[in-house]
Amino acid sequence: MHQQINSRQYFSIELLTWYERSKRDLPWRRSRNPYYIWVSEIMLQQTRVDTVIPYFERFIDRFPTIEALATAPEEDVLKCWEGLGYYSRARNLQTAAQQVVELHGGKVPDDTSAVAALKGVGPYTTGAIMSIAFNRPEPAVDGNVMRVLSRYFLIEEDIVKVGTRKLMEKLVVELIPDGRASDFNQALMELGALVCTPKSPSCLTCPVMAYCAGRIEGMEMQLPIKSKSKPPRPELRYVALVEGTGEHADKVLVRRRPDTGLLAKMWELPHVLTEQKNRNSNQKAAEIKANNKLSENNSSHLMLDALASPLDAELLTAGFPAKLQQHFMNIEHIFSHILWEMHVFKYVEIEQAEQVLVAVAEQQQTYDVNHLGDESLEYRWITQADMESLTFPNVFLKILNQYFNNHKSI
DNA sequence: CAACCGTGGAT
DNA sequence: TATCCAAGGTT
Repeated sequence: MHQQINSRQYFSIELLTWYERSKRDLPWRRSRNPYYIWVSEIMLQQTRVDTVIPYFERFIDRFPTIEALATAPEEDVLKCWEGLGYYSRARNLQTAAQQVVELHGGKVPDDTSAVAALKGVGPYTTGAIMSIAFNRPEPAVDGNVMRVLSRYFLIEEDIVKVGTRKLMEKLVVELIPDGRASDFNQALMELGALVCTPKSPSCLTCPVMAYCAGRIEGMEMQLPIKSKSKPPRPELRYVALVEGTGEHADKVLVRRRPDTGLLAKMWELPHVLTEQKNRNSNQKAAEIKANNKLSENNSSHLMLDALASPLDAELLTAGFPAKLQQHFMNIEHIFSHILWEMHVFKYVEIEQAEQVLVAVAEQQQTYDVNHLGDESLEYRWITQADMESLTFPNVFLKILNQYFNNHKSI
């Protein structure tokens, strides 16, 4: 009669009740097709729901089945992922689809070890697929879950540490009500996304506020404990927007990035990394000011050359001699760990290449060969229409669209 | 472990 | 403007 209310049972029951009432209508929740669940979970890695939705719809439309994805050209898959970021997810997903076709008859296996063995599927995604698609009582601990649990149970472990995630996984397994793994795991994440948010959580509308230890102790704003990450390192890069002439009229020179590393296999504008030691804000401001001034006055070719000459050398070395015309734009792009400060210069292709070949040798002596570009990269002249079949990272899309839509005729 | 791997929204 | 960080995984 006076049996003590179990804080854990209360949590699970109230959370499930709330979820039934409050869950969002999301495209991947309209079925239990394991393939749909899988695709959505890969896309949702480090990516917001609102961003994913249109990509998910397009992707399923374009690759309706695992078989279709497995047999599609890799470029098509990458193109479908254009703008979403973390592009290795797309290539891993297709590789995993091929795994599923070869090893599991084209169906996502209802087997934790087999799912965990798929490319691009880690501990979280394994649990998400097993629980959401197959209702197996596996933990799916992501950032939302760690935030919710760290607050409700007042866990002060650093959520960046792997051990903390494993601790939470054990806890989740104990919390999952019998036969309710799918809804419970989604409810946990849904609460983190809608109520128990990182900043200013909506505790007053939270279904489990009454026994939330973090809230009771007034610690909800301090939790979860998370060590800070390093700021991205700045890199100054000079970018060439080379306008074709003659048979390359109305075209721009692009190249494809190497098969591995940052933005692997994607297309880009030619560019070079420049040395920038001890660049303080004053130097930076002065340089930008100089560039802006030059863009208004094309007669100062000496200074333009001084600024962009490593880029001239890069183009020469690649076999595309071009004449610097004007400063085009500056743009800043932040990756997870790198900050690209890009100075874009417009060039015009020099048709009489023979006349310039002599200069190549001189240029190569002027600049350290090690700093010149990879000569094995594939270069191509493209029109704006060609962009539909090539995949560009967003930073270069912005520059190219600016050029083709606003400045091409200048 | 810690570094690498994109992008954009929110505050 | 600066910082965080979102349904993480791989090396």
